[in-house]
Amino acid sequence: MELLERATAEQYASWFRALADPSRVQLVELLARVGEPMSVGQIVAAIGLAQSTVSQHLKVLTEVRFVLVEPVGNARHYRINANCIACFPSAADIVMGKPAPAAAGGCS
Amino acid sequence: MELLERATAEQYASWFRALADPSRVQLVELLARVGEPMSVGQIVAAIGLAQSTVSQHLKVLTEVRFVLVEPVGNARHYRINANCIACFPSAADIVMGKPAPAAAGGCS
DNA sequence: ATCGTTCATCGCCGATCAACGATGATGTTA
DNA sequence: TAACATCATCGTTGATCGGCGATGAACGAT
Repeated sequence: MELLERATAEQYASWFRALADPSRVQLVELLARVGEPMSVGQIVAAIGLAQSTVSQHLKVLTEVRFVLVEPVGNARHYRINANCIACFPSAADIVMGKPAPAAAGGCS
Repeated sequence: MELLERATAEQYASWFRALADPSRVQLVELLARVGEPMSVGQIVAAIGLAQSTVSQHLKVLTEVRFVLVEPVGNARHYRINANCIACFPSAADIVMGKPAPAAAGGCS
C-alpha cells in the first residue's frame, strides 16, 4: 500500500496549483486564444487587474513553464508554451499511471 | 480581446485547486491504483496523516466529484470517479477551447 | 544626461489553506 | 441499554495566497 513518491506528488501539485486561480485560467486561455505573444501592458488591458498583480501571475505561470517569455526591446512578450500545455499531466494521466511527461520534470 | 467567462474560469480553477495539494494528489493516485473502494481508516493508514486531515481532503475531492462516497455499514467507502477523471479539463483542453465537459459543470 | 515607458519586486492586508486534537454524530455489537 | 467503532465537524494555529500601491531597475527616445 505504498504511495506515489512525495516529490512527484509535489511536482504534480505545483502544476495544478498554477492553474488553481481563475485569473490565471483566464490568462492562460487568453494567451492561447490570441496565439501570438503579448506584452504585459496588453494583458493588463485585457484582464483588468493591476499591473503588479498580472506580473505576479505571469511569474507563477512561467515558473511552471506554461508560459514563455521573450524580451523584445524593453518590453517582454509572453506566449503560451504549447509544448508544456500538451504535456500537462491531466488527472487521467496520474490515475492511469502514465510516466511523468518529458522524462520526469523537464518541459521543453 | 474578451476573456473567458469568469464563472467558467472559476469552475476550472476549482477543479485544478482540488489537485493543487501533494497529499490530495497522493490520495487520488492511491484510490486510482487500488481500484476498489477504501474506508477512511485504510486511507489514513496508507497516507500517514491524521484522520481529520484525511477526512478534510476527501471532502474537497468529493465536492469536485473526483472521488465518490458510498456508506457501507457505519463506514464509508471512497473510490475514484473514473468518469470525472476522464472528463477532467486538462490545460490542453482549456487552451484548445474544448467545451466544458458534460454540459458545463455536471460530472456524472 | 534626462525624461518616459515598461515591467519586476517589495511590503502590506485580508482571506484562505493545511494540519492537528478534541468533540460529536451515527451506526454496530455486546 | 451500554460500550465500541467509524467518521465528520469544530476550533485553533501557522503558513500561503491574491490583490493592491509604491518603488526600483532596465531600456529607448529626446
